[in-house]
Amino acid sequence: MAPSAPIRLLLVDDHAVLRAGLANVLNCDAGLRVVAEADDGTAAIEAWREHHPDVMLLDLSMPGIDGIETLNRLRREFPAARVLMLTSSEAPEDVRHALAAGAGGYVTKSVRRAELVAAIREVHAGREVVSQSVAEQVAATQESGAISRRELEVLGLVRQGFTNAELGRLLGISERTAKAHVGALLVKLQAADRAEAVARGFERGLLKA
Amino acid sequence: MAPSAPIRLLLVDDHAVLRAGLANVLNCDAGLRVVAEADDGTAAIEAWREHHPDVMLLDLSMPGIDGIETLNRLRREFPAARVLMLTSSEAPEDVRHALAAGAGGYVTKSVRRAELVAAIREVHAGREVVSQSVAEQVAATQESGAISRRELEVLGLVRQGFTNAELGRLLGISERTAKAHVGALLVKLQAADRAEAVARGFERGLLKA
DNA sequence: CGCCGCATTGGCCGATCGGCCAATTGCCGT
DNA sequence: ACGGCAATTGGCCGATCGGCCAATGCGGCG
Repeated sequence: MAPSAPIRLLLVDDHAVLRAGLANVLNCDAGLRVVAEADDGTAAIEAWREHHPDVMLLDLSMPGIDGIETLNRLRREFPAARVLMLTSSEAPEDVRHALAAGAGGYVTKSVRRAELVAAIREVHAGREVVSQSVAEQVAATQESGAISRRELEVLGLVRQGFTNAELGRLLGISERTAKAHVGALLVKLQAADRAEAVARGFERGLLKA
Repeated sequence: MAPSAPIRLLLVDDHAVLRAGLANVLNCDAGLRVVAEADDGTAAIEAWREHHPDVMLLDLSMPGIDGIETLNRLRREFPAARVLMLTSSEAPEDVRHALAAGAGGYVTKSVRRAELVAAIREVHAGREVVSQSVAEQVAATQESGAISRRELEVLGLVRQGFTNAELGRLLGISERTAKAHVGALLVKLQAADRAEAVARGFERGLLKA
């Protein structure tokens, strides 16, 4: 069932060599056609405006605005845009954010060519695809409860070595409340103390290096 | 000064699409020739045995044995092997380990094609090359003192939420000593408490997600 | 052969942490 | 409109932490 017109693709990744390789590989498939590339979020949105591709392949880590923010802006302007995240991160939080921001799929860069092509077709058809291995991790972590915005804020400060009293001052709340937030973090992240909580934050993708 | 024989390259990276792209880009240069590829450390060493290339382009993050260990094993067998690290990590610790293990150079995947080619030529000629941006970070962190093996071990346990007393038990030392190690970590990592120490560990590449 | 850094241990103490109890306000979704 | 969850705050207490003092071997570098 060869389609009459190939799926038109926009590649977004800050690594030029990867884009080149990807374009090469994908163009070998008659059903796919790379029509544009971009190396950051701003360029990605401009390229979408100009070319109106069928699917965008989008990386998470980019200089300037990151993949999630790029996705948010794109979908504000083009709510129907189909985007497949193609990244090296397997962090559950990255996956959740991407899907929440309207990504049609999420695969890691270690996928084989055939899987990638299949994922592109799925996303183009409007179906959601997530790598098997990635999906498992997401399922494993979400059991333990979602981290609220405030808690994430607190975790970011705990990471910087602030005490509960300092947390309170910085957030304009009492030390008690700060303590409560830290306590909630320990439970949700299944950590014995703030040090382990920070480690879990990095493991889950809540914190970035 | 076109050389009579092109530099023969071995690409090692677990992302097939990146290898394909890299091979494509590099083969466009008449002075370079990709003679083999490998997707993990074991395959990399076998490929070196078989092809005896001039330079290996090696990624850090790989399934099974990682880039550093691959480099160690390769250089035990072929001490004169020239290896250029090509990775996405800018963590100072990764850079230090790679150079200590005998890498001839270290560049990130965001380098432009021309810089990459230049780096390959440098490494082939036996000169050490490190990306400007990466070199700065390495210089910035090594002032604060090197972390000893024992301290790194302790940091790994602190990350898991162990108390000083537990550290002592696990390491077969007294709680006092464990405390001393943690104290040394706080000073060297410029951290106010163990939570910040863990964060610094991730930032520097001492700890991996 | 000294010097230096690492690993080891001790005591003491105030600051901080994490866990226990319970309570009020406000927002979002049903 | 009602229920649930997030955010907020309080008191109390034992456990833990981090910083201060000082001391002993051991191994590598000059």
